[in-house]
Amino acid sequence: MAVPVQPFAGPAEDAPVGRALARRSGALGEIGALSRETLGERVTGELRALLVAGRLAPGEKLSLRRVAEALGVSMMPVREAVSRLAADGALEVLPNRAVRVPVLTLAGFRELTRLRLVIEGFAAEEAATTASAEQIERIAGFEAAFGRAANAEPPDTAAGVAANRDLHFALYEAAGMPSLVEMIERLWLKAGPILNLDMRHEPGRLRGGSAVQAHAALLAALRRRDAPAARAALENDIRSAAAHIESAGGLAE
Amino acid sequence: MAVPVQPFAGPAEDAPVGRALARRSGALGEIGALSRETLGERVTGELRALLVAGRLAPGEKLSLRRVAEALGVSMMPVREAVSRLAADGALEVLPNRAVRVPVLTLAGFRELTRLRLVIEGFAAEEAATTASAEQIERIAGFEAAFGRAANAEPPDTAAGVAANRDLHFALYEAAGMPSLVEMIERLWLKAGPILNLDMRHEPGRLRGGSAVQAHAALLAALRRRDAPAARAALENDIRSAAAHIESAGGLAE
DNA sequence: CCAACCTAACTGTGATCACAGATCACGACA
DNA sequence: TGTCGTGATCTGTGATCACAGTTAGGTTGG
Repeated sequence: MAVPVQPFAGPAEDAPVGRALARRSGALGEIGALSRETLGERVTGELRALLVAGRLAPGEKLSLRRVAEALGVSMMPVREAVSRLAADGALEVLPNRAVRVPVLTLAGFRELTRLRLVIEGFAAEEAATTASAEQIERIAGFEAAFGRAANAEPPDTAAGVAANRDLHFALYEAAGMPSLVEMIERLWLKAGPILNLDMRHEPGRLRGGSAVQAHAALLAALRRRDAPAARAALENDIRSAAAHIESAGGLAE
Repeated sequence: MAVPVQPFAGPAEDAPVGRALARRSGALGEIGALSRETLGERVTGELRALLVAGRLAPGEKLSLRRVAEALGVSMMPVREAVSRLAADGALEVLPNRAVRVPVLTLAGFRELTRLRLVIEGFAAEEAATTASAEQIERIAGFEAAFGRAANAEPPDTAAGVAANRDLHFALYEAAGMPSLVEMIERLWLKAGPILNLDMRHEPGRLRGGSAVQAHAALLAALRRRDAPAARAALENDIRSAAAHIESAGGLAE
């Protein structure tokens, strides 16, 4: 199975720890709330990150005990994490009760793509009309980062994946609809493995080219507050990425 | 807390047990696969049913031990069920780590309604173009059942809720997109508590009236294969229900 | 009479153990 | 040589226990 995970690599505190608690007397105002993250939640986050980054290949089987050992925790938190991820389709429990990363069929991938067009397209429209100037600049920052990663020699795929994700979700969050962002996250979690597994193998040049173009059009539309154009640009981005994945093969059935 | 649940009331076998295994020699062709449902899955289904039926009020706190005792199982399967339901927002774990049914704010309800319009509207369009004649007749059957429940004296709210759910999901399944149905189920799970809690208190006449009308228009559109009309009818249904909920109050903040 | 404390019951979380089912490899029989 | 039975090993599932944190209720001190 080979889970390439250190026991909680990276800073465990991703939550805003130093959140200001308004005025307090003495030094009490300076201490932040302790991190009250459950072990199960940390394991969930760890597995989720591995999934969207494409580090876990579709069809790969997971063993609760192995994951638990790799992460240095008991089996219990892993069970909870797997339950959650299986609940929203990021993992899959076979009738044999074995746990694995779902393999996407061609039909399933196309369905997912259509849903992404509908939902993320709606989010783009919404964001175009409601985004603040700061939010648009934030998106522009990620677009620049993506361009740098794509045009580097050789292309920096890891940075590109990260910038692409940040850009898209900055856009979706600008729509101001938390449940919508949640839904899109679920879609990405399902599509993540093939999407980024592919980008990892590929130089990413092709995708980079059309993606850079689509991102530029998206940003221009946002600045013009042009909702239909924003939707069209995002749809182009999704469609070109999907076409590339399909042509690259790697989908079952 | 008062969980009004019998230990697994109703038939546990909702899965197609007698699925034919094609030709087999002797009597082996007649035996079906045994039901291999996990306790955790059964508890999940039980809680899910309580939620969509509005039997668990928003804000109500759940205790793992109490639920476990009420269902006659250990705490373990309940933990798994709550993990899953909390993962897709059907339940909520407070920072105190207490578990409760989420209370929907007015803003949250409106966001949910907008998402329903986008997603279920898309499903209706899709179903209008791809539904088979049998599927349309199936929907018609539920529409008739809904009409009977709504026009009965007094209105049979329980049957109405069930027929309404069956009708909608028969429509969504006719679109032939499993992930789409899954997404809509999640939306209903979130909106279910207020939606049906309200219908339980209310005679349901008002809602019944406009709903019957919308359902009839929907069915006519399906028979004409008129996708935009189907979408419009469904949107009317959702909008009128939402307006009724909002006017009835019961939403936080 | 009100506030503060303090205890007791209860909460979810995590670990550990027990168990049935699945999987795979090896070996025996046809 | 091919196939079936058999064993060990590993799987997820469920139960039980231990523990820290919260909450509610009663009591004490002001």
